[in-house]
Amino acid sequence: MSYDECLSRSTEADDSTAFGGSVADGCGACSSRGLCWSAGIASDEKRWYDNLKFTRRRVKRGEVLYHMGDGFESIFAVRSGFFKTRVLLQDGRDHVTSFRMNGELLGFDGIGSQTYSCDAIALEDSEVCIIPYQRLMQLAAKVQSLGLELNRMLSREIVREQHLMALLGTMQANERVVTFLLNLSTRLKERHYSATRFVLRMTREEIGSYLGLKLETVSRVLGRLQVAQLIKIEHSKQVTLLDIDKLKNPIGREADAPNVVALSFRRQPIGQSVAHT
Amino acid sequence: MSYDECLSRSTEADDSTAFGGSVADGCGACSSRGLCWSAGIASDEKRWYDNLKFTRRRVKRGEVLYHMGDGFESIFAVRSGFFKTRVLLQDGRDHVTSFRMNGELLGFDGIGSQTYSCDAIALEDSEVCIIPYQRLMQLAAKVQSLGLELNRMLSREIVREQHLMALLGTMQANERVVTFLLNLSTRLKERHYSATRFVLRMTREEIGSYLGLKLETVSRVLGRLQVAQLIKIEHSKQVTLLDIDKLKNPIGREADAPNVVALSFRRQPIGQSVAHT
DNA sequence: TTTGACTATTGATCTAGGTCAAACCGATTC
DNA sequence: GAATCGGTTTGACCTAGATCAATAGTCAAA
Repeated sequence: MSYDECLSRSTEADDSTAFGGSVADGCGACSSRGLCWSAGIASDEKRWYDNLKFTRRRVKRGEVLYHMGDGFESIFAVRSGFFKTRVLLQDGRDHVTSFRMNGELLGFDGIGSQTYSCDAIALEDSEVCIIPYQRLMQLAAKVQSLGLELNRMLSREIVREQHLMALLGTMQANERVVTFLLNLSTRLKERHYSATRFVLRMTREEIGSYLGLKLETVSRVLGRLQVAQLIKIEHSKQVTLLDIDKLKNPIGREADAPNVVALSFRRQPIGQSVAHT
Repeated sequence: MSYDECLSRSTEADDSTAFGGSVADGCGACSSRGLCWSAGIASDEKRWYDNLKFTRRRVKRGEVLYHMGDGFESIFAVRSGFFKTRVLLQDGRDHVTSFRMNGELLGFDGIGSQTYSCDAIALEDSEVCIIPYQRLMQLAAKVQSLGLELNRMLSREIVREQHLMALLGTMQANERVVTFLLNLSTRLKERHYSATRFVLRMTREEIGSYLGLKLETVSRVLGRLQVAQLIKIEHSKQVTLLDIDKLKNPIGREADAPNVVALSFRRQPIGQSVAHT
């Protein structure tokens, strides 16, 4: 089997067409080029990658890409749009474990048990590339650097989750929200979007679930950050980071942040007594 | 290069001897056999694995196996003993991310960035097998199922962390501690130790860090579980699970746990007024 | 332009778990 | 056997964030 045959659709009646997939250009022409993984692949082996064509799938806002418990067959690369993943606990509670934007991958959780362990849900109309795992591994058997790169990506996901665990285990509400905003900012910058002005695709409740906070708390923290002139929020969703450097300072731990005065809960918010009296 | 040469020590002056390593029997004779990963490897390929010999390293209680920032060269399999891993935040706070016992692996966090992203520390005198990553991957290039198994293990680690995030994000103190105890119990059972009676190798503070609680809270929860006759604790460290089934019920959410009455904080602990008056 | 369904904000109050401090306990050392 | 030490328990108190409830944007459909 040639490289092309390994992953491109032409090989056979594709098992993913059941999803209503479609193929257009290959990875070489993809706007997420360099984000997915090609960056980590040895340059002399890139040729094979550039010619790959993945089946695609459109996922409407609110639609589920895969469910916990579904049989694992593929990992997915977000081409456009925005996803969340969430794990469900026995008793119905759930917890958002990640937000994914273009060039990021979904479905690693299914490899271990051959069954997805969480839900992946589109937060806006989105499109993914479907990467059949079995064929990916066939190809990896031939292209050494592909296997290595896959390991690296899995490992990075482990590290990402470690940091998130540390956030959930040790940080205050302020710090969590700020960390979240800065993380979004960095990832958007990597994608050549603005690092300071962006739209929150998720609700306050989803942010809260991700950060281990209630939606009201998220709302209040955002409010305080706004009062402190660190961010601006318009129409609830449109965020502007007004001072990234100050945001990066340790926050919510008063002693360390002399320049951020208005961040703690108070009966008397700063500047309030001045207004209309 | 033969299978044997790929990973066994005989190949050359071993780069791991710097650690003061030593080799005895191969995996085929290891007491953790079947736990590490051989279980997942296709049976017709097991031969190669059985004959592998890894360099070993002894790690004394309190000693560091690897540090965050150290260059990544190997993953490690715990042969005996007990480890914790922890991530450090910029400001000095830390968070315990896992406890590892025999047959479990350490070091996956280093693959992605070629640098370990956390510390691994022995909680008692321990011994690990050193598995040089580069040679592991050379071998994986020949033995298909080895690469697949490595992916599965990485994926399972991702899922493990997802559950832990959900715990940190959604559960009450009671539930966290109980989940922790039950998790230890299951893993010990898999190793043919008692599922109901075991020694806590870590301090209350380490448990707390792992669960996102303070040590005092851990202590109090354990106390309440004891009052409720669900566990017994001797000498702080020796735990007996008295009723695993009741422990598995949803706890700390009063409405759901009618049979567990004494679990909430009270000024008047149940049964107290009866005693010596 | 109104209606309705979400989603977000804001205030008042409550509480789980944090904080601080004082014993306590077991192991080790002198 | 007194003293030290690291870890643990326990009590009293406090607060960050949860909870509850009312209000107000926002957006799409009618």
